[in-house]
Amino acid sequence: MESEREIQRAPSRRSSIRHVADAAGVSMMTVSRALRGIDGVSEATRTRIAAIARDMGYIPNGNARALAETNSKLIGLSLPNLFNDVFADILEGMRRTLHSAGYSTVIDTTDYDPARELDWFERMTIWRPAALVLTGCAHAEDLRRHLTRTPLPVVEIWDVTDTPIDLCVGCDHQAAGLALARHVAALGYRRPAFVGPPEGLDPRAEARVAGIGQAFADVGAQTLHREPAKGDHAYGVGARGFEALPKGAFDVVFFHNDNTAFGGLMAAQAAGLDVPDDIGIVGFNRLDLTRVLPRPLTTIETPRRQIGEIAARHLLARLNGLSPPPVTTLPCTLIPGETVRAI
Amino acid sequence: MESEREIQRAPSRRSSIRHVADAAGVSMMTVSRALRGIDGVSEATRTRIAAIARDMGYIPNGNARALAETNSKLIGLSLPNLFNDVFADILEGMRRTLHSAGYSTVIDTTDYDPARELDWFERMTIWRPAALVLTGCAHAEDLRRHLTRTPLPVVEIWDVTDTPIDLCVGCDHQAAGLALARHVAALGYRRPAFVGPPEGLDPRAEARVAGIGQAFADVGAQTLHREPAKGDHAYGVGARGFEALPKGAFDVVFFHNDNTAFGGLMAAQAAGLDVPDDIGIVGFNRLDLTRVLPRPLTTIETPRRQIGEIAARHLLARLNGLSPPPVTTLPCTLIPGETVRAI
DNA sequence: GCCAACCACGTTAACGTTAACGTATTCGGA
DNA sequence: TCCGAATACGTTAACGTTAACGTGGTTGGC
Repeated sequence: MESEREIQRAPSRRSSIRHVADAAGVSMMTVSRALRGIDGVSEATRTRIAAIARDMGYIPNGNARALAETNSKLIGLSLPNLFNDVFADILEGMRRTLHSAGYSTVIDTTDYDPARELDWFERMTIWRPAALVLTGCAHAEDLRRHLTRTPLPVVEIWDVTDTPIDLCVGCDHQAAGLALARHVAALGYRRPAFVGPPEGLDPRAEARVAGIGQAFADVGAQTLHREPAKGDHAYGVGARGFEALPKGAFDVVFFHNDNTAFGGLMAAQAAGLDVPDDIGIVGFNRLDLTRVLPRPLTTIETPRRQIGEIAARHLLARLNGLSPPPVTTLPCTLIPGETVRAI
Repeated sequence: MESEREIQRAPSRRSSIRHVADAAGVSMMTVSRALRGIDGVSEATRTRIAAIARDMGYIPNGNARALAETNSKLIGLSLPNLFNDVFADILEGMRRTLHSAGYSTVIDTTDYDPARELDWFERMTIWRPAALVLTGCAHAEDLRRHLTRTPLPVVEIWDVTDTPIDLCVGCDHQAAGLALARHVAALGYRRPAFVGPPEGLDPRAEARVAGIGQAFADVGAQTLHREPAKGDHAYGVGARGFEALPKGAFDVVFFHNDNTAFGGLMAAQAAGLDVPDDIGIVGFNRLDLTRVLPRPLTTIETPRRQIGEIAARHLLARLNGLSPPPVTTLPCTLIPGETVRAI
């Protein structure tokens, strides 16, 4: 006796192209052509078939289509995580554009782990995607070899590099760090610190630190101190990192991003320090959070949405047999803010 | 003459199960069984085939497999957006669990638009996914009809309902609003307002408002005022919404979530109001942001990660022919905070 | 009035995999 | 010594679609 709790759901009403063809009294090929909007079908037949297909609830089988066409309309996307507005912005920019061209995105996250990125590649390739998109330009050697060999279009986003695998759309984080820090150094700050992820975790941190360090080296300031911090969330990383800094040793603290900077801001406030009178605080990215702060955060705006859109456009061009520029570097915009001041 | 800029990438080294079979001197079926770990192959043959497949760089074709098995290892996931830690948390909870069972997730966003959710369904079904997961329990009538008829497992997450389509895992937002507001009302507050999305956009807002309103009605307080607010980002919504409230008309303001509440907090501060001395501020969800505020935000913690994990586990059970409970309601935890006080 | 071109469709053979069923070989037991 | 069962494979026929290549009928030009 069957369990009473066994849930019986409606049986599949499978309808293939053949069923539609039989109902319409034409061949399968005519249905295929009609539904895909391909030449060789009279307008009358096309509308008749479309109506029949709709009535029958026909849904094309993407797997069969991908098999016959030898690749699918899926695009694999690898991001470090989704707990960051940066990646949500980039993703949204890409998704819209790709979507309107009939592609679907399959996302996976790596948590900045190169091994997981390689794993992603292997699992994604199974679906014979139309293209692969990945974050940053630093990859495990194995993965890089695979990506170089694959016939698929590959897009690296967010970072830029001189040696792209295929296409690359991003911004120059070192140049952004440099521009941001030059602005701060010009105000008179000379004892800088950086709070962010430990070395080797996020390649963007390395680039930003390099840029910031250079700006201060150029004016003969104290060497940039790097304070590594870890934690469950960016806010805590910023707060803990700030608290770990030796008191009074620095006149300005750069943070890896705006969330971290906000954590630092709260820690400074808790320590009874005035920003910017006692210490300067500088973020990165210009996230929405910074737009409601009573004292606007000094930061630099990264064109995330635009990176996503342009990456998607270049990718579509590539899929259509064109040759978009291999590397596209988008400019960042300095937001002076009020968490640093002339000293 | 071909364009110099034409990028030539490595040609496809297509290797199918047949190539592996030929190289190993066995039939395709043996390779298929060996690689999938299915009985009927000797251990010696299995390791030999595995080695050959690896050397040849063989990658199984998921589309062909899905076609032969009549459904794929993809799971379609519909979320309102990704600019919200809530959905990132839920997604991360599900992803890990599904992933380790060999499933990949295909995400799409709807921006709270029922029409886009229907569109998602139609585009997703093309891939013959193993299951569908969608946010909330309110859907367009068309979509609901489709979902009821489909033989696929369907999971509704985040909200709960008495009439699930199939499975449902979430928390009771009305009960959470009630618990949260009872705590606030018990402190003596009697003139409440709510700032959040306009009516009809986010069903969770309706539920929370209902709960909050009831708590105050129960103590004979002033009727809950609802202030609709829109904007590019949650922080701005909160700030603009707070500013739009008639001055002095309310003693406590509930916000739709913590991001919005933070915007309101900043607006209150900008208006020279002390929180909680001049006005109470209450959030929802307990996002990470609230963990670094100098004065902890009064809010209620929603078990997002857990919802994702349990939803994934129930879904896997369902896919394995078991019958997990149709509806699972997870409890929320009141965080008293310090942005309200006894008055 | 003939032929070329074109239009609107049809046929055939993949695409790569797996479910279902078939078949040698070995082995233990009566 | 023979048989049934288990083991380790192999064969066949889908799964649903599309690319490539037909084919019959109409049209237009000279």
